[in-house]
Amino acid sequence: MAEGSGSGVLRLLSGQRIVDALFASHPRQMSRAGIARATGLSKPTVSALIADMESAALVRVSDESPSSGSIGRPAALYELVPTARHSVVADIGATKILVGLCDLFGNLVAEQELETGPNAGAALKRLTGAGSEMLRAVDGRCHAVCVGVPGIYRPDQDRVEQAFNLPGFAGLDLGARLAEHFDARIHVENDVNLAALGELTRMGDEQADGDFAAISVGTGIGLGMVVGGDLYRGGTGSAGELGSLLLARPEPGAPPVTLEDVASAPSIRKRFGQAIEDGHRTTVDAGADVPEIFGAAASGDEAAAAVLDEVAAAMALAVSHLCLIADPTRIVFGGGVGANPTFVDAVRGHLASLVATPPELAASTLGRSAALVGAVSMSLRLVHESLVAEILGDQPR
Amino acid sequence: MAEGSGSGVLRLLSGQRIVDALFASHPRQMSRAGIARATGLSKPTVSALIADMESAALVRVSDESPSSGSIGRPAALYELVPTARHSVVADIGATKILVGLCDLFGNLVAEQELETGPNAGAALKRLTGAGSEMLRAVDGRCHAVCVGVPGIYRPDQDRVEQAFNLPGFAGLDLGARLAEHFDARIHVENDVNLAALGELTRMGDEQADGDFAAISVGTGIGLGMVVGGDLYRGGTGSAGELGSLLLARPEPGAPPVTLEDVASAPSIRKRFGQAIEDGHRTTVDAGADVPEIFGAAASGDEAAAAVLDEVAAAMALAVSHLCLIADPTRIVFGGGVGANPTFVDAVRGHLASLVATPPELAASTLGRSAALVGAVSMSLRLVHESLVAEILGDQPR
DNA sequence: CGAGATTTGTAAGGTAATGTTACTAACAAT
DNA sequence: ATTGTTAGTAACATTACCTTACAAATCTCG
Repeated sequence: MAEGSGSGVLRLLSGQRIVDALFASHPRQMSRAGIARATGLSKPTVSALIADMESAALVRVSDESPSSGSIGRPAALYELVPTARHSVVADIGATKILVGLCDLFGNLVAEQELETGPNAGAALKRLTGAGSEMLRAVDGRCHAVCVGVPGIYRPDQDRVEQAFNLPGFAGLDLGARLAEHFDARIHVENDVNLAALGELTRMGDEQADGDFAAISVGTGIGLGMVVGGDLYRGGTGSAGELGSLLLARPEPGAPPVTLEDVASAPSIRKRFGQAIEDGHRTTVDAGADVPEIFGAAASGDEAAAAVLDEVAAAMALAVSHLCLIADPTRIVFGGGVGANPTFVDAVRGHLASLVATPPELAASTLGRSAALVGAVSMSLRLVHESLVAEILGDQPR
Repeated sequence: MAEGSGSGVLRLLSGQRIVDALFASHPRQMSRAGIARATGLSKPTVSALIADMESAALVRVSDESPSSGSIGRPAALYELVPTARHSVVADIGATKILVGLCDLFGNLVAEQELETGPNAGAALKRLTGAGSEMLRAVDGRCHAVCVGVPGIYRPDQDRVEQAFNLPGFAGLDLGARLAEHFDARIHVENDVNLAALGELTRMGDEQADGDFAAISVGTGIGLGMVVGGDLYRGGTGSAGELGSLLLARPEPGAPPVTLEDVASAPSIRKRFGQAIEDGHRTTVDAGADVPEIFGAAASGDEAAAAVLDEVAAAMALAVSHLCLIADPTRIVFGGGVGANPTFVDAVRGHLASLVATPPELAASTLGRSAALVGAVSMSLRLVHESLVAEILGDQPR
C-alpha cells in the first residue's frame, strides 16, 4: 500500500540501465561482465537481473561463436530477443492505410496496404484486423500501438479533429477504439509529426543534437517539429498548421492569401495553367502534374520556372518565419511536392536572401513511408519506457 | 569507484520527495507524519532524513502554535529555512543593471539598481560587487547566480552574442567571469526568455498548463517561449528573433521590411511624424513619445490612431505566424510599447480576423522587473535541482 | 605439454536504505 | 480518570546493492 521508494525502485533503475546498455551496444550483444563495465553496476547485480530477464524471455544467450581470439575465459554473450515484444504501427492516409508490425528493434516484420474508403468504422476494422492477423502470424504479444492520422489529435479528449481529407474520422475517439482491440499502450499522433520523427531517425541519432523540423508539402502543407528529442505539439495540439500561414497582410475586402494557396500541389497546377494563359512560353501541357512542371523548370521551361520561382519564394518566406521563431538546425521537406530536389534547391536559393544563417535544407528520402517509420520510432519509445517495469515489476514481491 | 546504483541514489530520491513536498505545501510547513503521508515514505524514513536536513540547517521546527484544535498528539511542524540558500539575480539592460538577492523561496531580500555604462568590465565588477555585498549583509552562502542579458547567449561556448545595445559585452565569456566571483551554479540567459519565465510565474503555476509566449516590444522586439515548463531556445540558441520577421516578401531591389521597422518604439515615433506630414489631423506634438501617441489614439486622435492601426496590424500578422507555427495558449506583451493595454487591445482586434482561434493576449503587469522575476524563477529551478544532493550527498559515507 | 596470465562468472558476506510492526508520548473528549 | 486519536520512535525484517574472494575456462609462453 505504501508505495514507497524501497519496493523495487532501485531494481527498476538498474534494470533500465542494463536494457539501455544492450540497446545502445553494437551489435546488440554483451557479456554480463561487459554490461557491468558499461553500466557501473557490479557483476553480481547484473547477473541477478539478467537471470530474471532471461526467465522472462527478454534476453537470451547468443548462438554466436564464443568470441574466440581474445584471452581469458570466453564470455556468454547475451542479446535482447527481438520478438519479445511487437508493436502495431499504422499511417492512415486519405486514400490508403499503411499497417505494419515491428519487433523490439523496430524492424518491420510485416507490412500491408489497405484502402481507406469512405467509412471510418469499416476502415478501422480493417486496420485492427490486419494488425491482429500480423500479431497472430508471429504468435506475438502487442506492446504498443502507434497510429498516425492526417489531422489534429487531442490526447486529453481522445478526439480526432480537422481531418478534412478523412470522412468519418472527425470527432472519432480513436484511442478508445484501438484500445478495444489491443491490450497495449496506444498512441495516436498527427501524421506530419510522425513523419518528422521518421526523418529524424533516418538521419541517424547523432545528427539529432539540434532542433529539427519536417515540412510536408503535398495536397496540404504541414509542419512537424522535434525539440530536444521530443515532438512539439503546441498548447492545443495544433502547432505546425503551416498551410494556413499568411503570406502578406490581407487587404481589407480581399481574401487572405495563405501558403497553401500558393505552394500546395493543386495550387501549383492551377498556377501553371494560369502562367500559360498569361503568355509564358512552355513546352509542357497545361494540365501537367507537379513533377512534370518541376522537371520542366529544371530544364529551362519559362512558364514552369516562373511558377517554381513563385512557389519557392512563398515557401522560403514561411521558412524564414519558422527560422526566426523556432530556429531549427535542419529542415527536411517531404510529401509529393516537398521531396522534389528541384523544389528544395529553389527554396534554398530564396531563403539565403531572407535569413542571415539559414538552416540545412534537405529533401526527404523516406517517401510515402515517412510517417510509418516515425510510428515505429514512437512505438520504440513507448516500449523503452515501460518494458523493464513490466518485466521486473511482475516478479513475485 | 564503481558508481553503481546503490551508493545513496535511493536516499537522494527520497530526500527530493520530501523537499518537493515541503515546497508544494501551503503554508510550507508539515509534520513528519504528514510528509510520510504525502510522499508515501514510511515515518521512520522521513524522520531519519529530516534529522539530517535539520542538522544541515535546511529545515527547522516551526515556532507556530502547535496546531491546537485538532485531536491527538500535536505535531512538530517542520519548515524549510528560507535563508538556507541565497541566489544572486541580475538583469543587465542597455542603461541600467538590476541586481537582487533572493532566498530559498524566491523572495527578493535585497535589490539595487546600477548604471550599465560603456565599459563592460567595470559594469561586471559593479554587479559582482553589489551581489557579494548583499550576500555579506545576510551572512549567506550563494547557491545560484542567474543573469539576463539583452542578446543571444550560447551556453556551450560561454559567449554573449548580438548584444548590440551593450557595448563591450559582445563575445564576453560571462559565465566564466561570474564564476570567478561566485562559487555557485551560474546561469546566463537572454533577458526576454527570463521575462517570459517571470510572466509565467506571475500568472500562477496552475495556468501554466499550455505553452506560453512573451513578446517584448520596446527599442527592439523579442520573443520568449516556455514549452512544457521549460524555456525554448532553438537549435542555435537564437529562437525568438521576432524583430527580424519579414512582414511581406521583399520586392527585388527594395530593402526588406521587418517587424522592428514598424512596431519598435523608434519606428512608431518616426511613423507618427510621417503621418502628420502626410496630412493626418492631430492634437499631439509631432515629437511625442509612444505612450502619448497611444493615449491620443485611444481618445480619437486621427494621426495617432492611424499609426496604432498600422503597428498593431503588423504585430498581429507576426503573432498569427507564431500561432500557426508554435500554437501558444497565452501571449503576454511586455516592454515600453508592449505593456500598453491600448496596444494589446489593438493587436487583439486585428488578430481575430487572422486566426481562427486566437490565444489569450495580455499586457504585462511586471514592467521593468519582469526579467529579474524570471531570473529568480530560474534560480529556484537550479536550487531545486541540486539542493538535496548537496545536503545529503556530503554526509560521511 | 604444463604453468601462468587473463578474463568470466558465482558465492558469501557486509552495507545502506527502506518498510513493518509494535510501542510510547501527548493531547482532547467524555 | 479513562478512552481515543494522532505523532513519533525503536527494533526487526527485507530488499538490493557492493566488495572480496574464488572457481572456471581459455590463451600464451616457456
